[in-house]
Amino acid sequence: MARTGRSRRAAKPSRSVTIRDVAHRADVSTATVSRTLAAPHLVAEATRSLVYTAIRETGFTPNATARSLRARSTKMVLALLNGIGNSFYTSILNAIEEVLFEAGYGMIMGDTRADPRREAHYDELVRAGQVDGVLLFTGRLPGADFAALNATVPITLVCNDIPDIDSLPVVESANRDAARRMVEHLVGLGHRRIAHVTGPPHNVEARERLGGYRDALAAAGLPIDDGLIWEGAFAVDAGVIAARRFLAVSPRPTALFAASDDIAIGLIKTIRDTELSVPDDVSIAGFDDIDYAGVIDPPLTTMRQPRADLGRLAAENLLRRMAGGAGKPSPRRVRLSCELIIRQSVRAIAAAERAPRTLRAGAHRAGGLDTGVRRSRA
Amino acid sequence: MARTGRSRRAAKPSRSVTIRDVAHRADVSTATVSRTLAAPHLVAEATRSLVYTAIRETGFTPNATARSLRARSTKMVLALLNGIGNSFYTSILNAIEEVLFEAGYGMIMGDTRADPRREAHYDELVRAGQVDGVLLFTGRLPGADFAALNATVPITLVCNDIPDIDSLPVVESANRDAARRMVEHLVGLGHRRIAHVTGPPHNVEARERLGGYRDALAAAGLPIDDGLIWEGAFAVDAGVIAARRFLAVSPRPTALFAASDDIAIGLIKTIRDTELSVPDDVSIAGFDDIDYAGVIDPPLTTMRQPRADLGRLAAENLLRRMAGGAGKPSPRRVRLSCELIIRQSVRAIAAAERAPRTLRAGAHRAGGLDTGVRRSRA
DNA sequence: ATCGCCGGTGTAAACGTTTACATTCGACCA
DNA sequence: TGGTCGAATGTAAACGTTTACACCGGCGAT
Repeated sequence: MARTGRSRRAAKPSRSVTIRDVAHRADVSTATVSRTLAAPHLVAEATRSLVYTAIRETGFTPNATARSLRARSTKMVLALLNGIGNSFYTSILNAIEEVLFEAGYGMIMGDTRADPRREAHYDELVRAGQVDGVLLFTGRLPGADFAALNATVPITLVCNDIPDIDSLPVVESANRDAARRMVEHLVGLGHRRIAHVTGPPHNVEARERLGGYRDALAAAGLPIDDGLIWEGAFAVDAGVIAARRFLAVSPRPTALFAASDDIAIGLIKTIRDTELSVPDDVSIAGFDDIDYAGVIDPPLTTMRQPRADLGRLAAENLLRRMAGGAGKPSPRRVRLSCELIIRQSVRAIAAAERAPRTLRAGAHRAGGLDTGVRRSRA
Repeated sequence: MARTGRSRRAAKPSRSVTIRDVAHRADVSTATVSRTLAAPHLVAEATRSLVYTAIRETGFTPNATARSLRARSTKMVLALLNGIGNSFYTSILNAIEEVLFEAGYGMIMGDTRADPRREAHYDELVRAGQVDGVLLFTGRLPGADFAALNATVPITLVCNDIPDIDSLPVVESANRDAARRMVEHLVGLGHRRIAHVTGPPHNVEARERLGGYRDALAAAGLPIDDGLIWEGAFAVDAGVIAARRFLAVSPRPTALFAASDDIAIGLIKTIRDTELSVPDDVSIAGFDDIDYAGVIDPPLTTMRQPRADLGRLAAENLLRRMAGGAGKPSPRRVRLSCELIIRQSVRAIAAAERAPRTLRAGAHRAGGLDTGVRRSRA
């Protein structure tokens, strides 16, 4: 049923109801209405209820734009990502949203897609005062003088770092340490020839992971073969490309350490399209522990980043700085440690010589119930 | 290096540079500056370059809030979801962002999480004029008088429908038809006892899929057993719960049709934790074709929703209506058909009697190269 | 020479709030 | 009884744009 007989083409639906309409109806001044909303204790009981009725009757909602203009604050923060679809982000964003929402802030999500036009667009959006703060995941925001921007609007870096900028707070995983531990794990299982598929070459986090890989090899007294360090990116495609390289090289590594789960997925998928088996012929380790890491075939052994914590801490850091530096000063750099998640994509080399196969498999399955899959209420 | 000697506690960093500063510097009026930006052809060549220099020298960026207030338009649209992390959304959102960006609109993403407080929050955000349009994925926005809201700000429904509201445009998949075809596919492979795990009971799309399931069974002359219709939700957990039910029932269905890929993943994971095999002991079909559908074990046979198209059409629809009804009127309801993606989670029943195993498997693998995995550039 | 027109510019009024300051009025105290 | 204070309210000036309108020359047409 078309309940309103309104004419088509909605001829500028009159004018929206303003604070003046309410004031008029309640027979008070606009100041009183405003105060009733913002500081009720300053308004007499009787007047207050008069105003409330007028508000209800007119269906008034304060205009956010006008309010922002006058208050010089939009109560919005920008979360700037590279690839909304990247499943690594999701639980971080959830945690962030949670914290921001409780603090009365909204969140604008922007996706730069590594596209200069978009980067410029969001840069302008920030300069135009459309947000009170920025959470930056992208590792760069060209065209922006960060120092200048950060003087106007607080910026916090999440899970990425920007070289040559030392004035911005960072919340991230202990990438180097985590990568080292993963490679140590592989070495501990008897692997000696371990390749590494890196993230994007200029990404600081990716470089840290590469550093950890080197650390572990060095510590184990193994040679570091540059021919086994394959440049990639945080995407499934990069894994596909690296897999071709793996298939071509000889002798083949017995284990592949991927700088992200998406890379690992690309590796597994492509290698399995041949007659080779994962993990029987080659072990593959990921990084991140994305939601689907536990349900792919085989379930992925990986480093779990504490994503919820990363998000929460980043949001809290930003909130504190938007509030104006009161309270305890935030640390410049927060580094959280990761957790090794053992599933089935990694296997001990020469298993028969080291331990009974079944026993070992049983041990690996210990964490089996934890599928790593996103939980959500019905 | 702390390059600015600015005192700590950033004492309200002076005042931001306004159009007046620029006007003063270029020795023209604010109107001229504004015109230079918005309609350069109205300004004399010489004046124009004067203004440009002044803008460059001052580093002026027009304040978006003031602009919005005056122009009565924020150039922003709200995408309201239920669960940012839901991987079904990603490519839809990408397509939407693409279209909106080209049209000069920004996107605010809101996640209601089926939480009334959040729903109310976003409702208020819309009423407060913070956005020029809304793309609604959530199926409901309580506390809002949709008709009234839609009179102020255009709303377009994406991949969901709201009962009893007939005034809002909808862009969705042909759910009923797609579900019917999937079940026909199962029937065609010899399955006679097919269970269905539904989405949330009040979700219109989920109900349509249930309808398609019934249609197919009826058309095939098979009985519809309400004991094989299991209420679920669009989440992995729902699959886990349904799997327990599957394991308890007797005789067991030979095929399970899940209303979403996430459900199917929960089913597979749980069933495989027993001694049963998918697809040897039971076939499992999904719906959506999310990014990871091709890499889970086994790769999921599913109905691919044309997600990019859905997003694009929804955004275009909204854009058209925000522009003010000029041009061709939009259809009230767009329904796109889905594509059956055959992978390996579904197998013909009594395969030995119907065709040589290897041949059949080969046929299934035809689409194998298409992993359905998100591609992205490095 | 007068008129009209047009390109180029300035003046000032919006847009819808919040809030500093002024005002009013009664109560309380000296 | 005059003065002071505080509670309750109103007045009006911001916030930083855009834009309707007015204005001013100069130039072509009459």
